[in-house]
Parts: sequence; C-alpha cells; structure tokens
Amino acid sequence: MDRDKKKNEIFQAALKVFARFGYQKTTVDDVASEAGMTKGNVYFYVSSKRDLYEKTVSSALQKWRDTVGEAVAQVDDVVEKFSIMASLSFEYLVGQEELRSILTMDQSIFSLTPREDRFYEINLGAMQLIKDILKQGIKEGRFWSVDVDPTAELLFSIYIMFLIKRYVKSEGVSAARMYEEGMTIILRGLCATPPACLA
Amino acid sequence: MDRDKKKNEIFQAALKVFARFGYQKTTVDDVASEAGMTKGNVYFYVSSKRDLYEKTVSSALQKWRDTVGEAVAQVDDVVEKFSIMASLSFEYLVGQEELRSILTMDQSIFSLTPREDRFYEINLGAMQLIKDILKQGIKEGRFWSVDVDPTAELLFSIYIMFLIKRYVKSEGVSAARMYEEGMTIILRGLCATPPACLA
Amino acid sequence: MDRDKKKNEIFQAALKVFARFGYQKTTVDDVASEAGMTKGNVYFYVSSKRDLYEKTVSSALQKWRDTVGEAVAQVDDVVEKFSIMASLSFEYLVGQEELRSILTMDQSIFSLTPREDRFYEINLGAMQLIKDILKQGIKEGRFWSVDVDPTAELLFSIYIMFLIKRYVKSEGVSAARMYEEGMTIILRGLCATPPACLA
Amino acid sequence: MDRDKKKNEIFQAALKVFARFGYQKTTVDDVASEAGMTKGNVYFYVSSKRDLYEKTVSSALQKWRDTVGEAVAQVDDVVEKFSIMASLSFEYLVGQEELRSILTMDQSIFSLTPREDRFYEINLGAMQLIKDILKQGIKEGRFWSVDVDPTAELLFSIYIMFLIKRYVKSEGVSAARMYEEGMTIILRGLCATPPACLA
DNA sequence: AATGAATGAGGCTTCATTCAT
DNA sequence: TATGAATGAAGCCTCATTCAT
Repeated sequence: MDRDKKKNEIFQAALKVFARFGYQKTTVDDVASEAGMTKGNVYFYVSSKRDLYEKTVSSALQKWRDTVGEAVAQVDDVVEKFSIMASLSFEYLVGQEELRSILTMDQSIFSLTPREDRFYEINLGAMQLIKDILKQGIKEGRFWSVDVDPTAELLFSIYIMFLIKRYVKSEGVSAARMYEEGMTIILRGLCATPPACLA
Repeated sequence: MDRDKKKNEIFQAALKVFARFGYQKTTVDDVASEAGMTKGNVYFYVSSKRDLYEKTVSSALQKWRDTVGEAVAQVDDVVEKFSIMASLSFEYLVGQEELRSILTMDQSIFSLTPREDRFYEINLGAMQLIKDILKQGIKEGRFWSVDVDPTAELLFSIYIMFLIKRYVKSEGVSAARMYEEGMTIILRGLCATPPACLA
Repeated sequence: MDRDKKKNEIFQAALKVFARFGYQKTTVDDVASEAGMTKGNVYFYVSSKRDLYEKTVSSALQKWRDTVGEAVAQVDDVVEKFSIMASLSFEYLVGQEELRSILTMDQSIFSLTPREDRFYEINLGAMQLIKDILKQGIKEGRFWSVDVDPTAELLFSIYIMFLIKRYVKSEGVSAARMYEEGMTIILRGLCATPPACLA
Repeated sequence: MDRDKKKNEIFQAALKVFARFGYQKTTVDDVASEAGMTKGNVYFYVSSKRDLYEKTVSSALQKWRDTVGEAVAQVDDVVEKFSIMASLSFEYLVGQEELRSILTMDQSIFSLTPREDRFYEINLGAMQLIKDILKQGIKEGRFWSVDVDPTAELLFSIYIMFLIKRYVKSEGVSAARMYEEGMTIILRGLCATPPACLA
C-alpha cells in the first residue's frame, strides 16, 4: 500500500529525531518537519506520540534482528555462530548511529518483561538466538555446561552493552580494542577446551 | 551546618522521586512535596531543576563509592579485592533501589567523558579502583597481562551493567544466579593461573 | 492573507492592553483574552512576549508615520509643511490614546540608536521628514541657517514630547493652549524673516 | 538619628540599582545586596518595594531642586536667572547619571497631577521657579507677554526633556550642540527685544 | 490526505512579603 | 536590628492533541 510507504517515511524521520533529542525532548512537530509534513498529518498515521515512538523503534529493531538471524543461520560451527552473531551485530550497529543512540538513551527497550513490554517479542527473538547457540555449544561439548537461561540473559545484556554503550560517539577509548579484549575474555571463559575453542 | 542537613533532606526526597518518575517526568513540585516543603523553598537551596538532579545524583554516587572504596582498602589479596569490589557494589546497590533506578534511566551518568560530564570525577574514582586492582593482579602474576586501560573501562561497563541493569525490580531472572555465572566467567577469563586464582 | 488579518487583530488587542498596563504589568494572557483567543494561540503568531510588544508598537508607529508623511507630501510651502507635520501628528495622536500611552511609558521607543533599536528604521523615517523640511526652509531662505542634524534631533524630541507627554489624559492643562504657545515660540525662533514666516 | 543615616544608605543603594534595572526589573534583593544587608532587613526600614522606590526618588529630587533653587536665588537679572536655572540643572544632572536614568525610565515622576502623584509637591517647587522667572521677565518687559501657566508648564517639559532625555549615555549626537541650538531658539522666541535679551 | 489553527494543561522559575529567632 | 528561611502567587512558554476545512 501507499500508506505503508508513507508510514516508513515517518518512522525514518522519527528515528533520526528521537535519536538526536530523546523521547521527551522530541516534539511531534520536530518529527513532522523532518518528514516534510505537518503535525496534524502525522496524527493521521499514528495515534499518539508514544505510539509513534514504539512503532519507530520496533521497526528498526526488526530490521536489525532479521539481518543478524539470517547470517547466523548460514553457518554450522557453533563458535563461528557466536562470533558472527557478535561481530555482525556490532558491524550492523556501527552503521546505525541513530538506532544506537536510541538504545543508549532508552535501555528499557531491552527489559525482557512480558508485561507492558512493547518490544518483548522482538527481544525474545534475539534471546532465542543466543540460547540456541549456547545449547548447541554445550551439546557438542565445546562450551562448559553452564545454566542456559541465566547465561543467555547475561550474554544478551553484555552483548547489548557491548554493542551499544561502548560505541557512543563521544566515548574516547578505542571500540575495537575493547571489543577484542572483551570477546577474548568471554570466549575464554565460556569454552570448555580453550585450544579448540579459539582455534 | 543546619543548611547542609536540610539540603540532604531535599536530596533524599529528590532521589526518591527522580527514581520513580525519571528526570523529565518529575516536577520540582513533586520533589518539594516529598520533602515536605514548598517549591519556592526548594529553589532556595538549588538553582534549577537540573542543578537539583545533579546534586542529588552526585550525593548518592559519592556515598556508594566511599562505601566500596573503604571495604576494598581493608584487604590485600588482589582476587579478594576484586571479589569484594564486585560483591559489595552489588550488595550496596541491592539496598539502594532508588539509586539503581536512576542509574538505569540515565546511563549518561557513566559516560566517562571529561568534557561536560557532571559526574566525571566521581566516575574516575571508581575506574581508578578497578585499574589499581588490575595492575596489582598483573604485577603479582595473578592476572593475564591485559591492556589495563581498555580492560578497566570494559570491566567498569560490565560492572555497571551487572550491578544495575540486571537488578531492576521488574526483571524476572534471579540476580544471584546471573551474578555467579558472570563472576565465574570473568574471573576465569582474567586469571593467568586458574587454579590459584579461583582457589 | 487571512493570517495577517488575524495578526492585526492581535496587535490591536495588544495595543489596548499594553497601553493600559505597560509592558511588564501586561500578561500574555491579558492580551489573549482581549483578542478573544487563548494564550497558546497567541504564541502561534508571535514568538515571545517581547516579540508581541515590538510588533505591536512597530505596527502602530508605521501607521502614524505613513499618515503624516502622505499629508506633508501634498503641500509645497515649507512653513506650511512644518505646520502640517506638527498639527497632523498632533491630531493623529489625539485619536490614538493607546499609542500615546505606550509612547509615554516607553520612551526608549525613540532612542534613535541604530544598535539594538527595534524601531530604528521607523524613527529614521520621521527624522528624515523633519530634516527635509529644515533643509528646504534654509535653502529657500525662510529659516535661519541652523545646523540641520542636531536641530532635527532636537525638534524630533520636542515634537515627541509635545505630542505625547503633554496629552496624557490625566494631565490638566489645556493641550491646545500649550500647543499654540509652543508652536509660536519654535517658529519664531526658527524663521529668518519673522513677518514673512508667520504671515 | 542613626536610623536616618541607615535609611539614606539604603536610598543611595536603591538609586543605583533602580537606575540600572528600572523599577520592575529590580528586586528587593538587589537593593539589599547593594546596601550590604539582607532583604528582610530592608523591610524594617520601608514598608514595601513601592515605598522604597518613592522614598528613593523623592530624596534624590529634593537634593536636585535645592541645589538649583539656591543658585538662582543669588542673581537678579532675569535672563541670567533663566540661564542659570537651565545650565545648572543641566550640569547637576550631568554628574547624576543614576537619577537621570531613573527620570528617563519613569517619566511619570513629572506628571504634575495632584491626585496620586507622589512627587507632586517636589514638582510644584520646580514649576514655581520657572513661573517666577517668567513673571519677572514679563514685568520687566524683557519677555513677551506670554500666558504664564501653560508656558511654564511647557518650559518645564522641554526642560525636563532637554536635561534628561538627551543625555542618555547611548545617544550619539553631541549634547552640548543640541543644548546650544535649543537654548538660542527658546530664548530668541521668548524675548521681546532680542538684542537686549541675548546681550 | 493534508493543513493551519486552536486549545489547555502544566512545567519551570521568580519574587514580594512574612516570620521566627 | 538583622538574618535566613519559607511561602505562594503569578508569569512565560511549550506542546500533545484535536478539529474544521
């Protein structure tokens, strides 16, 4: 439909503005201007400012998860999967400064609580990706036999923190440097047989 | 002074309200009510809403860091130091639901950028604690010879994420469980001689 | 445009209220009420209270100057021009109690300083009118050969004072009386050849 | 009394601050600070902000009128009296930048209406000075037989305007220049026998 | 579909004034 | 006399939302 195209234009504009000013400081007028239309018209497509925000973020998260999920599905080796998941998520976000900015500002996006979590389903998808990798690794004897659920959640958190918080433009320390140190430490801690693991 | 006592009362009230509603959603009137005084009078002690917020957070961070720093200074073993730092920070925050909530909402508190960072000095103190422990561990041959600065910053981030993000009341997974798994993984990845390290 | 019409309605209402209470004592709400709209809507047309005030005054001054300028342009005799300028300015303001009141309260409107003078250009127009008359009078030998610039500024001041300050409603002395005496004295002092001048 | 000395200190401080910011923009706190005391204490000496303002201005006007009156009383020649009145008023104010500033901002000080005029009596004194000079000049045949009351009021106004409005610091044109042109024109228009008059 | 205009609720901040000590 | 603290009433401005056209 033509309507969906228009909506996407609005979400794109909204992403830009929300990323820059945050939810509260962003006015519906800002978004409308960025989208080249008027405030009144924006309300023709969304029901409220909150609705606009959530649809905007959901749309961006969806694209992100889809990109990563597809890439991971194309390899078999579990360590490789882990690496790809980590690095592609990283690389993807590197090119998505706006989404990064929003995630930084609004950590609640990853709250993982079913109730009142507007992004619950999307997050579940990402969590599942990690859990699958962990299970596979344990089953294949490549990973220590950790408790899958809390570990998945832990990794999800670190991964979020890793990919996002550290890459806020203004932070001084080299992102790559920290990324390397971090991945090494995590994998070293996760693998049952270091040599094989890091090979 | 009597004035400082009053200020502290205000900060305490402010912490409570900011924790509940966040900066933007909190009105100065909310804080005044909570403190049992009038809006006008609050402005007798702070110069603006922003000022109120920053002084409130600084005050809470200060107490936190002091508590942890003192405890760490009382032991010598580096692994023990690391553990105490991690666990005390954890335990301290467990009892500080309000501070936790604020830290979750306003990640920028830990931005670590000298310029325009209102909490820079306080953060530096926490970072220094970690760096000192890392240096000591490396010097004593207990830790791998990691690059101290980025690793400290990484740990600081994980530690923040760890202690805070995961313990938001509404999150379901057991904090203790994730804490154990996480500490094990990190230490295992950090120590040069696992057996000695985890002994 | 319809928008300009609305703006004019606002300016008219604002003139009324500013005239009555002065800038500081007037609230934007007062103006909105007088204009039969809401405060918020006023801000749709102006950007701030100050902006509202300046646009209001400018608009009124413009009308005044235009009225006088057109009338003066229609006669040739310089003494007649001077008289018309003086008397029409007078008569015009007689019917503009509101503008008079504002001018009385805010003398800075006539400050004649280019820098940061919001009414500079409008004032320049009035000054030019006087200068032209003086120059013509001198050239034709009807006026003494006074120094044009300071004299014009002097006359502008007296003229402002004359037309406005003296006619504040509450002042008791007859306006006409003072006007006559004043004009006679000024012209007598200005003309090179009294008989011809006052003929 | 000691109390009066303290009051004068306050008025002096108030004059300075009112001159700089105007009545509305001046806070009682500003005045108190300038006077080296606290807001609360100022209210021990005056009953309200308005009261403070009026007493401050009255005090300054009184000094001004006294100075001019005494000087005029010491000469006999009426033209000389006129000149002295004009020039001394001028010179006096030249040294009183603060009073000048206040008079510029608050023209209503010279409103000459008995009712609700807080400075009525003081103004009357100044008016009387002019009237006396006019009467003497007419009686001695030095001045045209003008109508004393409106002319006195006119001169009072011009004189106020002259002495004050023109000397606002920021105005560009030379004060002296305009003063000369103005005095010449006024006296020329006032004197019955020009030669004798300007001798 | 789109726009301009309008509304109204609130938020931050300032300050004259009062009062206990 | 003098102070610090407290109060409460406004005032300016913003903005999400609605609506007639």
